[in-house]
Amino acid sequence: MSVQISVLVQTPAHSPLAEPLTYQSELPLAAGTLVRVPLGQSETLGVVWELQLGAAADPPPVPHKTIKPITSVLEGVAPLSKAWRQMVAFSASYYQRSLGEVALSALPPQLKSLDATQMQRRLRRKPPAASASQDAQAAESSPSPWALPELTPAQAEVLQRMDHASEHPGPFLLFGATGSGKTEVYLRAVQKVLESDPQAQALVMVPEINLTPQLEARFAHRFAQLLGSRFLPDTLVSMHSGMTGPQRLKSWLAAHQGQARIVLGTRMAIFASMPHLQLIVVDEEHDPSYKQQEGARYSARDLAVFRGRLENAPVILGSATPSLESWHHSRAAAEGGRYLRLEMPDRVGGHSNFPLVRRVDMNHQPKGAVFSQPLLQAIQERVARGEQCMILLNRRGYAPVLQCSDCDWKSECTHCSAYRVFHKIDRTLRCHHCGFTERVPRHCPACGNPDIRPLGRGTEQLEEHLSELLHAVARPDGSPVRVARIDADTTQKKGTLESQLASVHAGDVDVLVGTQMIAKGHDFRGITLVAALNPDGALFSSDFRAPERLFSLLLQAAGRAGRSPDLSAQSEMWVQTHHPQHPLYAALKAHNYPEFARQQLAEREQSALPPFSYQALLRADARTQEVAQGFLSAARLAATQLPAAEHVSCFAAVPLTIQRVANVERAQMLLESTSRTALQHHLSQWHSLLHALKKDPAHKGVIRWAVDVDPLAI
DNA sequence: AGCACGCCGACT
DNA sequence: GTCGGCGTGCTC
Repeated sequence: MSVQISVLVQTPAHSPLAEPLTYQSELPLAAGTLVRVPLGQSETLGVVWELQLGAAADPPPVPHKTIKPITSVLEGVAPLSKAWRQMVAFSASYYQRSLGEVALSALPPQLKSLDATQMQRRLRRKPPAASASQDAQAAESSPSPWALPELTPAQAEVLQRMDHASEHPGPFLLFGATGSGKTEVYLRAVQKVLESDPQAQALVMVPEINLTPQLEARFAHRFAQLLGSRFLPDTLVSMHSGMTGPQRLKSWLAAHQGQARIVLGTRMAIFASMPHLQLIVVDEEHDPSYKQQEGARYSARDLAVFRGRLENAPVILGSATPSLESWHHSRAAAEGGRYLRLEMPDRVGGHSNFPLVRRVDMNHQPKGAVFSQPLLQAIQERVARGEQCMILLNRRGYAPVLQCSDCDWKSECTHCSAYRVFHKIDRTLRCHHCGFTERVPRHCPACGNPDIRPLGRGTEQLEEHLSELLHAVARPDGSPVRVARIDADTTQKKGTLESQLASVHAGDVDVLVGTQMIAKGHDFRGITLVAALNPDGALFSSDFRAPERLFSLLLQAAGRAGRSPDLSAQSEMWVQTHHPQHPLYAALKAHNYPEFARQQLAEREQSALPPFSYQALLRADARTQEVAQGFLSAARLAATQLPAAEHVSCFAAVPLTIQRVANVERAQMLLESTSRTALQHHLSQWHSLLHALKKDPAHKGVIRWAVDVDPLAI
């Protein structure tokens, strides 16, 4: 006597197999059980799913052919919890993807490739012995008295308010200035949860892989001290895409089986199976990296809020420049706010003096100047005093485009609607969108003119230029100035970022040039001057979130300066601009995020933009732009038939900013509604229509389409 | 998505 | 004569 069970397998969003598949099993299996099942010619991992209740409750969906039996059950791995399954179900439905795709991509890839016996072998491995932890040994063998760092009054108050928030268990928005000690608050909150329950688990998320090692070190250090011999190698685990398959499986199992008390990771960690989850921390919650940009385009921050509510676990969202969505949600409860805003305005150590923000009016500088005179002079003075400077320019390479001086040839990419960037270091032209790389031609490919020139400048040129400008300047010990550059080009090899950062810390570098990747999270003690050379672009961008990102970047960058107490008084943030009176810079100068947020939210409300409305994008990739837009227009027409159509506005299809990438034409269409529910209903009903449209011979050239719910860039 | 089957060019 | 290109089609 066998029973029929529903099983999720990895199926892409648009496969006709969007629903759970039916298999037979000798024994009934609990929902959440991991199984191996035959699928087509091969075998794959599946997750047992509950039979849908409600409408079609009676028989399971009748498959057309014979129902195959499952191959095996992954013995020894407990079924995934109901809360986990609910989160997967919510994600799939909210972000318009199949259950199978979401569930299976939320599991470590290695789990799919191990068969039952391999799994058994892995599980039989001895759990690590109690003495295996070096940190714990160190803590025990040297019982030197240590004390937790003393909390600032602001930290103490924040923690106390979280404790007494049983009447407001909703998410907390920890609005803390850079250097105000948010990490210490996270550490204490985690500590409290772990101490209150010997099984409790906490999830701590950071936006980027780069930021995990330092946070991991800090958590390991603290909890090795606190837990002593109870701190095992599996007590603290990481989860991010930079880990190898076996590492990820190991971390996942530790979390799933409950040995891991703290899980630290990037956005993917939101799907970690944690049976005793009792706290979620989302650090730098405003960071766009929390939004997945392919597959199921989920926001790990938004899912964290959902998961916290589901599992009754408090959620802490921390940032010095919160997303305007979170800021809006944390308005007073009387005005409809659902998050509790907790503020830590001052830097640790009592010195609340933030770097002085200086705006240089570039209208009064020679046209086309890279460095204004006063900025250059300030850099020279600091270097001569032995202090460090950091220069931000968000363009890598030597020059963004090469141009022929005779004809109008420019270094366009043949596969994309973009220019290829000149990299002087290896004399190549590289497309930053599709990767197409060629040697720089000796002559203009169009007219043969040997005089082709770089136009504009990137970090590579800046590094070169600055070395020349500072040539005559000596450091206090008489040695020459050292300029270094950190960007995606210099950090390609694993570990190079760390070693480059280390040389900055060691004081081997006087002036650091780089893209925004140096503005995040790194604590450079000796830097007293940070400069943004040309940030104006974001002020008048067509992307309504550009100012938000700029403000965040500049404030974070400013936070890099003056971290060392003895240098903080003279630290400065320079902004070269043609619009010195712009309110964004005024708010920056005043270090006044709330004022900036007020301005922005007023504008957003005026234009009915998020968070005052909800958006989704329909994207289409095709061989030609006409086909892509044709598909979208047909989709738009089809949508007008839907019942929720009157509550959802649908804009015309437009090409993406970079219209063509790797010979694929891209277009998109924006949907907007003041009701999230209406938009959701609309999207889910639209889905099957889109499916049918794609099959229509009229839209033959369409390569793929995808829905992006709550898109970050439009 | 995998992984088949299925028809046309350069190799042992 | 095979190996193999990726163009449609199916998977409980």
